[in-house]
Amino acid sequence: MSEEKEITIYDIAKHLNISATTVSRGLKDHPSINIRTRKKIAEAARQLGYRSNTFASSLRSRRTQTLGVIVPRLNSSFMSAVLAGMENAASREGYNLIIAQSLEQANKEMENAETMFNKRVDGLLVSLAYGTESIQHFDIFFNKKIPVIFFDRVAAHPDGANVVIDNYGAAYQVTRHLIQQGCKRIMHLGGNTLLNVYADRLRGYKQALADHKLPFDEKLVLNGNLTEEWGTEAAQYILQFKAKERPDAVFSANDTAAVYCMIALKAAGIKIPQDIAFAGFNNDPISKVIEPNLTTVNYPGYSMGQAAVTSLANHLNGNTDINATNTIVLRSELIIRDSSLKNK
Amino acid sequence: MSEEKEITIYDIAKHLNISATTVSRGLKDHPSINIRTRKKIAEAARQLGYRSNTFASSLRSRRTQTLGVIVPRLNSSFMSAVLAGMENAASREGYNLIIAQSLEQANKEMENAETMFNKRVDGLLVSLAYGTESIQHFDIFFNKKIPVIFFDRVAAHPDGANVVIDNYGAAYQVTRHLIQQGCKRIMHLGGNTLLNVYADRLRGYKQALADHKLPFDEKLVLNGNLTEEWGTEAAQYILQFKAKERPDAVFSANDTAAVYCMIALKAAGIKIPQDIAFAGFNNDPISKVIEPNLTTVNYPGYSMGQAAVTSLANHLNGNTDINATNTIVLRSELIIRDSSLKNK
DNA sequence: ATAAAAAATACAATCGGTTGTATTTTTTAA
DNA sequence: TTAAAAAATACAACCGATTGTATTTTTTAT
Repeated sequence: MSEEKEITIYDIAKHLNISATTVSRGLKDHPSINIRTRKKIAEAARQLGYRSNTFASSLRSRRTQTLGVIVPRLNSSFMSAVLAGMENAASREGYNLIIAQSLEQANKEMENAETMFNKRVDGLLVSLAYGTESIQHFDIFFNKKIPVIFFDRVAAHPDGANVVIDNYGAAYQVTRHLIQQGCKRIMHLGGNTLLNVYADRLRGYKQALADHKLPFDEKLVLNGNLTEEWGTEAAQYILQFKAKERPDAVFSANDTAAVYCMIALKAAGIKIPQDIAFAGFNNDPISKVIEPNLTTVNYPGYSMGQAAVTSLANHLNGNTDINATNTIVLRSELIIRDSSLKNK
Repeated sequence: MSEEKEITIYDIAKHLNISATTVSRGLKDHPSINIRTRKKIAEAARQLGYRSNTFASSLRSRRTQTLGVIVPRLNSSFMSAVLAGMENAASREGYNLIIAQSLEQANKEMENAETMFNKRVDGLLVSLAYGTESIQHFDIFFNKKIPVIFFDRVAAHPDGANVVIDNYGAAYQVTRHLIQQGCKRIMHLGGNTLLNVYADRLRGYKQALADHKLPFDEKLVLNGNLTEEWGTEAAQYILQFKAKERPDAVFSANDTAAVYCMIALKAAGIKIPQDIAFAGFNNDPISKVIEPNLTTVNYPGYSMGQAAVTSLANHLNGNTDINATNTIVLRSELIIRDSSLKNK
């Protein structure tokens, strides 16, 4: 239809024979503009095909209605659920999302942070990269009082809020469940313990053992990157044990490693759960497909994304002080499936 | 470290006793600025902690270095691969991504398009929603010569480019493969045929049947939303056939439906592939976990994302005319696994 | 009817770069 | 040595909305 020249508030002003100021305020429903005038302005704007110029607006008002998101990787079932939840909440709150991935590299994460900073995002949502050891690169945000929320993979910072699940508690529950099934030598497949998520899961595992008077054996903990290949390798590690010493259960810090470990063990003739019981973490779609179905922890990615954005938006709107709610812990739950049910 | 007042080009200008114009041009390596001056400017900028103000820049130059992405849903394995590829290419080309989901609703898609338009994205990447019947809401972009690229779920438009795979050809190959395995009554689980992807897959299926002198039977085509639940229901449909008429193969338009259909059939005592052979589409992670492993078509989501963004960026940089390359077809490949190997 | 208070509107500076054109400086050629 | 051409830099308007303050209009009270 129409095109050519862009309509500005000045065009509306001229059209109605009023000032640009009034138009500007009228369009935002400013109370000091007569309600009839506001109506006329809105009508004229519609007629003329006006659309607001975000830059001009942001340039002056210093707000962009944009949130930055930095994640290690976009392509995981968990992360895409998080993003879906974030997008949902952001759109409800009138924000847009700018998304970047660090690919697990600290320097990429720093670059991303800088870009987001220059784009003047109103707030930042971060799940930290594998390789990130310091979070100094977010100081530019803290210094400018731009709120930063860490989720999933978090770091402690006096000015940043965290959105997490109770990794410790969940891991404790999983381990206790395995113990209750009669398992005595429970192996743990873990991730990089520099990251809170994996450190906490390991802690929960250890504590559950201790509370049930089971010894902690270093040989029963294997840390790695939790990929398909690594899960397969972990199976080889398990098969090396002498019959007597072989673990009778595996608690993996994610479902991918658990599933590929199971596949390899099954191929080697191990019966699951009879010989070795299994439990994973995340409730990834593959956990419902593997046979036997994998016991796991439901990690509410969608809710986490929503919670993180909602909390950020509340803060930006001045509804809540971000320091008041420093940490949000979401409920996760143990999902028991056949892979861990020895007595059935 | 530093904070307080923002450094502008005027500060740099004053600092070096030159004009703001020179600073502006110098920062962009404009050829008409002496190279020594450029060095001095860059150095001063660094020292003073200057960061460019995107709005001021965009306001004048009318470019945002931002691309809009509208997808039906973020949380699918395929889409997250696409996004990862897009982000990768975008970051390489110096663009940011603004992402929104239509949740398969046409009106949400329209809203998103409008927001993107107001945010003045330099280009738009779209995979259409289920419910979208007209693509008029993108006319605002076409009118302003803002390039739009459709991917995966596309629509024909004289000014819009498409990035797709050869759905027809892939479906043809899958069907032919099943026929070559000796299957005679091949069922097709399909999606909404208003969408190119599903329409083309159905066409490929039909043509392969025709080319091999197999009759087309309407009762052997079931269209639905291809979810887990629907896949389970499809199994019930299949079980209703009389023994003689029961399909001996299933070609599903996605892996999710295929896998959940398989699970239900296996529970009912059907042997796969002996009784019924299976093939899916997408190469979803679950296809490698189900037993037997699912024959499928590898859908290169990551490459698709990269290709779409790269093509858009090239166009924006004036390297290529978008009308010159109207359609990009990516290579997909048939992955044969045990679920379809009857003779083994 | 008139002064004071409240409501509505307008003025004008501002945000921070960008860009067409003009001016100054340097280089080249005669 | 000087005029012409090329290179480098500066001027100043501009992009389009926002906002503190001033002005005008309307309402209220006396």
